[in-house]
Amino acid sequence: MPPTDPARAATLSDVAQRAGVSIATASKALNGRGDVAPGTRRRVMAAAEELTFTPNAMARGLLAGRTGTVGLLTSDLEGRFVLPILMGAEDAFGAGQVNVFLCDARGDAIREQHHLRALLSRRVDGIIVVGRQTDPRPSLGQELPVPVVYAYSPSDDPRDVSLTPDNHAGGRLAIEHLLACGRTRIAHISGDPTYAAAQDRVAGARAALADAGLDFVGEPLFAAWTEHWGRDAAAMLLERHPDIDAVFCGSDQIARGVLDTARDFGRDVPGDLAVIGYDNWEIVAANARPPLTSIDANLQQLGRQAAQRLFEAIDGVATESGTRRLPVRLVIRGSTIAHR
Amino acid sequence: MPPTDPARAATLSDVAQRAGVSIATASKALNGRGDVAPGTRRRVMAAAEELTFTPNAMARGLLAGRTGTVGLLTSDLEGRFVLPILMGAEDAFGAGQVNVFLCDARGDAIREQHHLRALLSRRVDGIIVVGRQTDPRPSLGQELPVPVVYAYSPSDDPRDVSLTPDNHAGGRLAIEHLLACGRTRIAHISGDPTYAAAQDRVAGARAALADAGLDFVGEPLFAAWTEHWGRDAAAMLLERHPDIDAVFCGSDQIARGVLDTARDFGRDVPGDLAVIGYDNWEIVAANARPPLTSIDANLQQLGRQAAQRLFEAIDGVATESGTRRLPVRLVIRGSTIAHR
DNA sequence: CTGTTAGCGCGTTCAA
DNA sequence: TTGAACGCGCTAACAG
Repeated sequence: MPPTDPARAATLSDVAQRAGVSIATASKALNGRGDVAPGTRRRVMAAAEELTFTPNAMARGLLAGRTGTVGLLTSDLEGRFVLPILMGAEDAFGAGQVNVFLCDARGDAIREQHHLRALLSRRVDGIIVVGRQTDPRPSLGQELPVPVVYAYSPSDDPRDVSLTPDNHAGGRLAIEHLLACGRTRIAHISGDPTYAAAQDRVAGARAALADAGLDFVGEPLFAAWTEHWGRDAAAMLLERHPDIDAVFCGSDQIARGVLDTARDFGRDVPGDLAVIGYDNWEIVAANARPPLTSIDANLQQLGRQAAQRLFEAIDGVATESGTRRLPVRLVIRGSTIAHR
Repeated sequence: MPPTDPARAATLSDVAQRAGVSIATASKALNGRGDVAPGTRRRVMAAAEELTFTPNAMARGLLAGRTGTVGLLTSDLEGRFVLPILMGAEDAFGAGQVNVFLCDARGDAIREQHHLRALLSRRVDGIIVVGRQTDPRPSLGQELPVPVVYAYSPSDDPRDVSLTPDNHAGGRLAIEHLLACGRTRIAHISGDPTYAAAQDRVAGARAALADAGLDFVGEPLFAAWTEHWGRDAAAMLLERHPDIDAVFCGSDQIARGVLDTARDFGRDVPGDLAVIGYDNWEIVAANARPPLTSIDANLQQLGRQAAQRLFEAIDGVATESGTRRLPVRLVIRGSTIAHR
C-alpha cells in the first residue's frame, strides 16, 4: 500500500495509525526513547518506512526551542573570498546536522537589515557574517537574541567575536621567503591603498625587511587589485629600478601582470627576478608562467573555525570576544624558486 | 522598560501581555487582520516595537503548511558555474520573502541523499538542484513531496523540469561571429571531450560552418579545460596550420593559453588571428591581452528562471517538464575585433 | 471590537 | 509497556 497522498508529507500520526499505536508510542519507537516492546518498535519502523516518514523539523524545533539552523549573512557573493569561507562553514555545520540559510545582502545595508529580520524570524540558532574585505564593518549590535560571529570583515565593536586573516603576518611571510631565496632588492606593488589589507600587508613586509636591516627599493606602488595595474606598475618599476631582484605583489592578479611585463622586458623569472603574489587564487596563480608563489589565507579553515566558534557560543561556552587574526600559509611555486 | 530577557526572543504572548490585550487581538493588530480599534492597534504595535518582537516563522509555517523556504542542492560549490546560478536564485527568492537553505553535496551521492532528507525534514517548499556540468544527472525521483527544478545539469528523467544553457547555440554563435568578422580558416581547441558541453559546442559550431559551406581547419583538438592545454594545443596548431585566421576555444582558460602562444609565435591578435573563448569568466576574459571575446551563458538569469519555475510549481501552476535550453549571449572584446 | 477555543506536528510528562 | 494530555508560538474560526 503506497502512501495515502504522495503530495502530502506523512506525519507522525499517520505512522502511528498505520502501526496501530498511539502517537506517543510511535514517537518513542522512532527516537529510541523510553521502553517500547521490540515488536511494537518494528511495526512502527516499518510503517514509517512505508510512508517515507520524515519528521517535521519545525514542529520539533518549536518544542525544543532550537532550530538547528544558522544564518550566513554575506555582503557579497560575487567576492572571491566569500566562497571558500562559506564552504568551510557549510562543511563544519553539515557534519553536525545543522542547515544553513544563505543570505546575500549585495553590499546594501537595507537589504542586510531585511535579511537579518528574516533570519531572526526563522529563529536561527546563530549567525555568521561574512564580509568581502578585511576592513572592519559595522556591528549588528549587542541586542540580538542569538550569537554572531564575524568572518573576514571583523566587527568594529570589540565586544563581538571576529575572525580575520592575519595580513600583517602574510606580508612578513612573503618577505621572509624572498629573503630566504637570497633576494635583497625587493619592491612592492599593491592594490587600493584604502584597503586595510593593503596597509597591513605592507606593514608586515616592512617589519620583516627592517629585521633584516633592509627596506623596499623605491616606494611601494598602490592603485588597484588588477592585472592591468600590475603590468603598468611593473613597467614603471623596471625602468626606474632595473636592479631589483624581487617583487612582492599585493594580489595574485597584480603578480600576474608583473609576470607579463617582466617577460616583455626580457627578465627571467625566477632566475633574475622573483615574484610573489597574495591570495593563492588557484586559477590565477597556478596557471601563470611560471606558476606563482603566493600567500594563502586558509579561508576554508577560517569558515570552519567561524562555525566552530558559533557552535560554542550557541552551546553557551563563553567565547573570548575581539578580533582573532588567523595564520596564513606560504604556497611555493615556480615564480620564486626554479625547478632543478 | 527593556525586554524581560534579551537573550530570549519575545513571543506574541509577551507582546499581548505588555499591551494588555489577548494573544488573538495582538496577532490581528500586527497582521492588519480583522477589525481592531486604532488605539488598540497602536498599543500593540508599540509593545511589539519595544520588545523587538519578531514573529516565529516556524510556528507560522506549522499552521500554514508552508515554510517559505527552499533548498538549493549543489553538487559542488567550488565550481565556477554554480555561484552565479546561486546568486540569481537567491536574488529571485529574496524578493519574495523566501529563504534559501544551501547544501553542498561535494559531488558525493551519499551526502546528497543525506542533505535531501534534511531538506525534506525542514519542509522546504521546493528544491533546486544545481549541477556542475551540463551532462545529465540522475533524477532525485518522482516520489518527492515537493517540486524540484534542475539547473545547469539537467535531470536524466524527462518528467523532471530542467534548465540548462544552450551550448549548441553557443557554438553556433561563436562561429557566426567569426564569420561576420571575415574569418574563414577557423580551428577549434576545446576541453575534455567526455563533457556534453564540449560535444554540444563543437556540434553547434560545425552546423554554423556547414551553413557557410565551410568546415574546421584541421580536426578539433580536445583534452582539458586548462590554460596549459590551450598553450600546447595552439603551438601544435600554429605549426601545422599557420594559415588559420581564427580559433574558437571551448573555454576562456583555453583561449587565454592560445593568446599566450600566439604572442610567442609573433601572431597579431586580432589582426592576424582572431580568438574567441567560452564562459565569459570575467576575471579571465577581461584581463587577457587583448581582452577576450567570449560566449556568456547568462547563468545568473538561469538561476532566476529556475527560481521562477519553482515558484510556479509550488503555486500549483502546471509547468511543462523536460529540458529547456536557455539562450546564450556573445560578449565582444578586443580579441576578435580591433579597436579603431 | 475583543477574547476564547481549537488545532498545526511533535516530544514529554504522568497515569493507567 | 502504552496512551492521554499538555504545550511550543501562532492563526483562524467563532462567540461574546
